[in-house]
Amino acid sequence: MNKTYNPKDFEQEIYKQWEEKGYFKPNMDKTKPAYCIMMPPPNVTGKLHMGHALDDTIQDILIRFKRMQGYNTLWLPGSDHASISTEMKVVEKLKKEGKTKYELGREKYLEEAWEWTRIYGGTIQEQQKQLGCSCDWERRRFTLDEGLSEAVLERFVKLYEKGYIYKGKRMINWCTNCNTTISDVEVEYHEEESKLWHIRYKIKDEDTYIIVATTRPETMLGDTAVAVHPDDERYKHLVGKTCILPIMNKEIPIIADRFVEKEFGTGCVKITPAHDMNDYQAGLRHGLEIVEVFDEDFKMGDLVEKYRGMDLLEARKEIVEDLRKLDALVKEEPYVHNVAKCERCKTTIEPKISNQWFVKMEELAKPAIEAVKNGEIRFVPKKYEKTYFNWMENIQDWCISRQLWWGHQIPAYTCSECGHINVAKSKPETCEKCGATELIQDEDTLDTWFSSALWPFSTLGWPNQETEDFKMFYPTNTLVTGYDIITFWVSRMIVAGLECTDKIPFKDVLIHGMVRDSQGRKMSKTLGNGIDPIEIIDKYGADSLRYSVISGTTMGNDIKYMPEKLEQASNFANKLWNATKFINMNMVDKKEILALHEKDKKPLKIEDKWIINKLDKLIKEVTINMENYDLGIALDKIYSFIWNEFCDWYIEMVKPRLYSNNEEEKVCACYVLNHVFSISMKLLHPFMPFITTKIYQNLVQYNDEELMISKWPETKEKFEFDKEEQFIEQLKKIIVEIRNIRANKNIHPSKKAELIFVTQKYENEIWESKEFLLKLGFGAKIVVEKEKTANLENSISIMVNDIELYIPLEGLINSEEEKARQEQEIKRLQSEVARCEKMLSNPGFINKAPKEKIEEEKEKLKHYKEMLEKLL
RNA sequence: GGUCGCUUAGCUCAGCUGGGAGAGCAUCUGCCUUACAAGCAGGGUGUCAUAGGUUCGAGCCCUAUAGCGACCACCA
Repeated sequence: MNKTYNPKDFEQEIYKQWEEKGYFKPNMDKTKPAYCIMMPPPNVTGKLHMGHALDDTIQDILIRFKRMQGYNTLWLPGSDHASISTEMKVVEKLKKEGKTKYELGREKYLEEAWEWTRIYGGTIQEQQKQLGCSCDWERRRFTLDEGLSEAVLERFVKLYEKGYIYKGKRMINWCTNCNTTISDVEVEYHEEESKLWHIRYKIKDEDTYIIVATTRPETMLGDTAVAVHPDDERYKHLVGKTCILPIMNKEIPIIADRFVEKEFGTGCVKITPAHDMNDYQAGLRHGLEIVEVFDEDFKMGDLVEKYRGMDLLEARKEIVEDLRKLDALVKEEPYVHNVAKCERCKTTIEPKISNQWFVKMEELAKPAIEAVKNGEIRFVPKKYEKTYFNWMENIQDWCISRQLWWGHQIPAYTCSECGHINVAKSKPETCEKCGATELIQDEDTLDTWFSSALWPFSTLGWPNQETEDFKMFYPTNTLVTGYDIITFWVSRMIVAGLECTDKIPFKDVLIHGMVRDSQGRKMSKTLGNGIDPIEIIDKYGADSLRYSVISGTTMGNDIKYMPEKLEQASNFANKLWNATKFINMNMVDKKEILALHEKDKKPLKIEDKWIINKLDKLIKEVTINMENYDLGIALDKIYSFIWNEFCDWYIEMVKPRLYSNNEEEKVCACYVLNHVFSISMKLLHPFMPFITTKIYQNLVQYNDEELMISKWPETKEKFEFDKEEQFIEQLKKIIVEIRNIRANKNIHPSKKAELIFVTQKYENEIWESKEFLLKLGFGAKIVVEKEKTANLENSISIMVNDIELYIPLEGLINSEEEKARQEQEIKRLQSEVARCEKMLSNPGFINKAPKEKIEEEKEKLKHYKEMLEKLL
């Protein structure tokens, strides 16, 4: 081991060893329970960001924990073809070369796209390796690979046959930049400042007007009605009449519909069924004509010659001007409203009526809702079930066709003769309806999420349900992902899992929050506030990065990322490093450790028993915490055990033994140091796999096992050394008190004093603790008395439960100060006694509180009273 | 508009099913004590957002209010 901690010296090397030894692969031992996590597939061209670092760290912790517990563990990695974002990048690249995808043609284009993914697709895997991810790379899958594509076809055809997939003309979201439909979840809304224009429509054959308010005057050319609320007294008399659409000079009806808000604007809405979701619905209800204002490219269509080919915003200006000229514009007021934007490229989304493929969701959602309701699938934390239900119970049909080429092409073949749509896994020879042979496959591809929805089982061989992997690992155990993706992905996997396999895809859904910058903002490229995990690994090491995203965090809550945490993490790593150095410096011959290990009766001293007892309790607590996914809590407990108990106390306590000539005591101290620290490394390993491995290799192991595949420490139900633990805890308090007093009085460490204990109970224990008491208590000599003697009157007194300590420090203490200190202590004890007595004299407490609690308080009262008595 | 969450030390956050307020960082004091100055020892700091309620007992449960945030829906 090098003198100083430098993660770069060993992290990569250790990862290579693990991989070469095949530790990432499941053991496929049928006698062991299986535990499987499917890694959420990152975009194939993606780079590791802090969100991945968090997500992957959590999964790696769980997998390593379960692996050590003896499970047959599989963590399966992979990547997603990410249709829209990859296509955008490839198109962009072609553009730079002066080409378009249409010029290239589908086949050539796809070659380009594959080439692109080959070049950029490996980055994230390499980065995940740097992070320490112990996933089985040999089982790595890609959503566009052969097996997964087969799964997609299988599912599409099945759903079609069952009637859950249909093609139809619906109003969908159209991104004018990506040139494709997108699903509802891919739309996000941004506030934008705009205007609300009030336009006057003349009532036919009357000299009155009706005024509508709109944010999109350019769509008015396609108005086919004006709607008011049926209960709106202001307009009741107009319902059924006809008004004249300005510019178009077209007669349109005035209708009544409940969707109109009386309070908004003028209470009258223009209805443009072709360009607005609500208007479309209203149009359907009232059988209105649909008039499209825009052409295919979202320029003005040919309704009015003057505007034809105009850009929409340009046309808006013109039309407003023309309305003004016609005296039809009543007013324009500033207005802030939400505008639909494409999640990928932030372009404004246009609602458009289009012939697309949809999945009918309502029926399919029912068993998926039930699986969570009945507890088969559990969300952690539970609050996210609400997000899930909220979404699932209001689910809309899912538009799955995309006007893209990169993806799974829809297996639908239209007959050129009769127009019948044949849906089949491969191109049929003939049309199933008319027998014609000329069939043309649908140009569109499927939404990326259609294939990711199958991820938990398509990766295991489905639709073949007889593969060894499928039988062993499905249903998987834990899905780890962020809350932002519950609707996109989690819900669709549950639906698909139940539909395709009749089983839930996973048992637990572990939801974590988003990693934000130190000011709480989302990390984004445009803000430039992103933190690159790879830079962190370069500077601090992967262990520190992992520590920093887990320590002090709670599942489901956002993490404001504080780079300061990395300092804490690497300080901790450094502490571990130095503790190892210390142990090794003092280590006896390995044979002696092994020999002692074999012995049933070990010559453990009281402080050994104390630390072993604490360790056993730690093992139990940490195991429970990890099983409950309380990773932050588990890590912080391990941290404080190692630093505050093991390093600060135990190492200091055993130093006298290590430096003594008593060989037996020295060997025993080394044994316990080695034992406790080795087990601490086991507990810490899932969180900080590299440094723990490095350290473990430098400690004495009984069977030369490798930490990563070693056994998780056994949890005990009963703790052997509770009494010893309790005693040492008291001594620790006494020592702290001694330090405290000496610090206050500025007594130099070299000035030693006699330590006179007065106790009837703990004489043996104090003698057993003699060596470290002298060292840590700045003692010159230890004396144990059964009764307090008169000559102790002028000493400093310290009292902790039933141990009294007197330190004669003549000349160094000011008797008045000491008196004041004692009086303060008396006051404190009196108020404690009063508190206990008040509690115990409360009949409500005595009658209703649990017995243990009452006993506890009685015990405390007894102690305080005794101490108080002695002081007085 | 609907849903959910957050508000605890100067900062970032823990606090399990109600039973004496915690960590890290920062700050102050004293220490180069042969693992570690990236360290050791000691200290200070809180009306647990506000107001009610339930309870023997509330940071934790209930109700309302305020501020902040997220998600869903979208109203022209």
